[in-house]
Amino acid sequence: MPELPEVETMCRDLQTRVAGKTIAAVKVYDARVIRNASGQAFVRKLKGCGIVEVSRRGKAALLRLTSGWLVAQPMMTGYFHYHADGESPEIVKATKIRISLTDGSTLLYNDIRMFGRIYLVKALEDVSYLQRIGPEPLAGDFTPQFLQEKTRLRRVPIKTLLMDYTFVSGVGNIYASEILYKSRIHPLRQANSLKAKELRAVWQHTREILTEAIAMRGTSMRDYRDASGEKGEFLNRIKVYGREGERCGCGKGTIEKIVMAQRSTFFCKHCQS
DNA sequence: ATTCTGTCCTGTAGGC
DNA sequence: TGCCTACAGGACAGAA
Repeated sequence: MPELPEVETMCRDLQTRVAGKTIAAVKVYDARVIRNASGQAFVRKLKGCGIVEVSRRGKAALLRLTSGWLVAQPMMTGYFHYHADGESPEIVKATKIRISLTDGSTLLYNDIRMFGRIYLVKALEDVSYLQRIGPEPLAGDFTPQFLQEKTRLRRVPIKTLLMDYTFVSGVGNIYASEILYKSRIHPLRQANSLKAKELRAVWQHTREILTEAIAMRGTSMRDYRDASGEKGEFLNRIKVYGREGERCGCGKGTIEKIVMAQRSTFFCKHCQS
């Protein structure tokens, strides 16, 4: 699923393409993705709403409406695809919601695995994910000091902690491996064993990698495509994720795969300790 | 409080 | 070709 850079890419595209537009009609193909309303209520409430602004928090897209908010957590395979007026949007099996805008354009919410969640709320606090979420890694409150304080009592592996959105938001399975590779830290290291210098490296490379990935419009491993159906280009910069058995860039080690908390994890034993 | 495990779904790739 | 298993960008509930 999209991690922070992919959700950011989606939100920026939506901001450009649908902010300021008005919803003419809504069709729900599978109401299971709508978490706090029935399909009928969702359609009724959304129809006639204006989309004021699109922003992001963690891995959630926030659509500010003229009345309330539409919050979308794409999870593993969810995504909003945009089709301009005149392009005929292809309704596929993965299409769960179609939003028609008054200018003739269309927004499709596609989600193969249906882990994604769509909420229609009065206030953002009504979404539990947004109540529990930790700091934005690219914002000012995510600092080396923050990492030092928050890891002090945490014995979980640093990779598990990086992926915990209540600790820091937006880092998922691909970027966690990449961040630790670049930081030269073994993913199994207990968080509270990291020295200040190591935490500073984690801080720096979290920001660098996410920033670069946003600039490249994300990473396309399998399903992921942006709002226009294009792949993200950060895959070309991926050093370890999915590269089990390949020679590491250092020339000495081979990239290994282990499973941590049921998630594949990639690293180079020679580079990371 | 923190940590760990299983679960929610569907599609696809790879082995035999 | 077809069947079977493993695995996939996440978050949560419930248990230890």
